[in-house]
Order: sequence, then C-alpha cells, then structure tokens
Amino acid sequence: MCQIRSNSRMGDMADSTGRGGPPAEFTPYFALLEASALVQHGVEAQLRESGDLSFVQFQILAMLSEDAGGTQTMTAIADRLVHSRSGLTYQVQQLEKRGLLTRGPSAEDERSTVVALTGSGTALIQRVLPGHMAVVREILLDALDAGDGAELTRLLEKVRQHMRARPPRSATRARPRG
Amino acid sequence: MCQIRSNSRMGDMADSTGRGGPPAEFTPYFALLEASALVQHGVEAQLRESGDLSFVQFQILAMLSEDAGGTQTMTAIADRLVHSRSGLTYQVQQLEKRGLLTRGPSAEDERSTVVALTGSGTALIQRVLPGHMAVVREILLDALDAGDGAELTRLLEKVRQHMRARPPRSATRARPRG
DNA sequence: TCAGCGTGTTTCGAATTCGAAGAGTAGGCC
DNA sequence: GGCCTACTCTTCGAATTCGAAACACGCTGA
Repeated sequence: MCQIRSNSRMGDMADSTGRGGPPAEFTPYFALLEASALVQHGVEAQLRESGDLSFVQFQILAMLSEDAGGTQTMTAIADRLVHSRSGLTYQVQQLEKRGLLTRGPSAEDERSTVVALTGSGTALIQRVLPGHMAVVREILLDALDAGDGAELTRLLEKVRQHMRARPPRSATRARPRG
Repeated sequence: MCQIRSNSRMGDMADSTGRGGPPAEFTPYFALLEASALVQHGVEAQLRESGDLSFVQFQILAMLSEDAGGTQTMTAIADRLVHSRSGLTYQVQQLEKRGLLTRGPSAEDERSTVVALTGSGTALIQRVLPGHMAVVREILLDALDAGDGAELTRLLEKVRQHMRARPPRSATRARPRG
C-alpha cells in the first residue's frame, strides 16, 4: 500500500515555469489529495477484511441503508458517488450476485432502475459499520479535536459548494442556447 | 462525470446500528473524500485536454521536474503517489513510450531503477503546468481566502502526520517477534 | 563462500474503471 | 399522432489498477 509521502517540494512546481512562483498557495491542494488518499486506503483495508467490500460497494450499501425504504435509482446513486454510470452498473451487478441488493423497474418512470437493499445487504452493512466508524475515528478523527473537526468541515463545505456550483466540464455541456 | 452529491445523510449511518449516534462527528470524513474527488475530477479533465495526461502521469512528471536533476527511483516515486508499485511500473512504461522520460540502472544500488525526465518531458510539463495551476485556483483556491487556505493546510497537515505515523496495515506486517 | 532475509522492481492475471455507443422511455411542440 | 430532444440504463472495448508471485541485488552471519 503506497502513499503520498510529502508534498512540500510539490509546491516548487511554479519554479519550473516562472521561477519563484508562490508555491505556498498550492499547499492546500496537495494536502487535500494526500489526506484523502490516506484516509481512503485505510478505510478500504478494513472494509475488505470485515465484509469483503470495496469502498465503492460500501458506499452503495451505506447509501441505501440510510433511507428507511432502502431504495434508490441508479442515477440517484451515481450522482452521489464518484463513479461513471457504467461503473455503477458493474458494481451493482456484483452486489446483486451476492444477494445484497435487488434491481427492479420503477413504477413512476419506466426508464429507471430501482435498487433495493435485501435482508442480507442490511445485515452486512450493519455488521461492517461499527468497525468502519472505528477505523475512521482511528485514522482521521483522532487527529483532530472537536474544534478542528468543525473547522475542517466548514472549509471543505465551502470548497464543495464552490465546486458544485460550476459545471462538471464534461457532463451536459453548455446548451446551444438558453 | 458523476460526483458525490451531498453528505448530510451519510452522517445518519450511525443510526443504522446504534440509532442516534453522533453523525456530526463523521462529517469531516465525508467532506474530505467528496472535496478531494471533485478537485481531482476537475484537474483530470484539464490535464487530459492540455497534455493528454492522466492525473497520475502528471504527478510523475511533476515530481521529476521538481528536482534540478530530474531523477528519482521507482520507490521514491511510489512512496509519494497513491499507486501500487506495479501500477507505477505500468505508467512509467507508458510515459517512456512517449519519450517523456527514461529508465536506467542506478549507480549506487543496482536493484534500483532511476527514472529521468527527457527534454520532451520537461517541455510538456512546463507547457501543462500554467493551465493546471489556473484550474486548481479556479476550482479550489478561489473558494478559500488566504486565511482559510492556511487553516485548511494546517488541519490537513495534522491529519497527514497522524496517518503517516501509523502502520500501513498491509505492508511489513507485524514481525513474528520484536 | 553459502544460506537467509530484506529490499527494489517487474511480470502476470484478475478486477475495476471509464467513455462511447446502443436501446428504450418521457415530455414538449407542431 | 408524429417528431425531436432529453434522460436512464446497459453493453462493449480499452485502459488502468492492484496484489501475489517471480526475479534480482545487498547485507549479515555462520
């Protein structure tokens, strides 16, 4: 399991072009990517061991388990995860093979596929969840006191809203008019 | 390009097991992963358009261009990126095919492979870099004022050091005896 | 010198990912 | 009704990723 070691020298990137640029400005960029990668790796190991789930699979099951009904359309799931539609189709198929969820037609919109958690799926996610949360605490939250956690959330929320506001660059490109 | 939509309800995960757990505690976790994914997607699109590079490939070239000599061993690169050794071998091969870098034996340690940037590689990274930094500013840094950026860096640095301090969970497993 | 272990890298097979293309439904407009 | 655009999902092929195993070198100790 390899990981980003340090980002201090990455800040010198600006030197390559302008020689003496403001590298400090980009430190949050590298820090963000590195921290995220480290967290995700740590979490993946635990999920694999405890429930033979990839992080993506866990996210799908966890998202379904949030709602009482435990049903979502493919699009609703894809919009919240970082995977392509085709990639989601693949993973949902895998989970369906294992009997953790089912797929069926939607009553409201016949184009849609409704994904629903099964009893096995519910049981698995509930079995995995405590350990998952423990690992998240261990590798991430323990590094922060309450104030830091709130501050980090506030900053990342700003970032999220900023990025959500701009077009995804490759989805639903600017309509010809209006 | 699909992305995580919201994380507010993911916080209810705790309800699935304990019913009424402290979901707010885990908000930084989801916010971190989501923000990172959004940033990375935005950056990838630009790199693909401007230099036909994946994010990983860009990272490799950028890391090499940091040092004046422009040489690194495979392990040194892998330790700083989030890819397996085998994955790094693959990507370095791709870049070598394009003439952006070369591989050769190390004088100091004959087990090592030394990766060096070529003139083409240097030219490419310097051509791509300004646009890359512009996109990073646009999608990430513009969301933060100077103080926020510094604060975010401080928090992520805490997280990084915390995570770097613990064993990677699957590398160099606990030795049989001290 | 030889065995044995740790380290550095690549090869190999399998799993996962994406984008583009295809099939089908929804809704607006004539 | 018929057409056209938008939306939903899946299939397909290609690229990328990983872990385990293989391979090679370096060091230590007998």
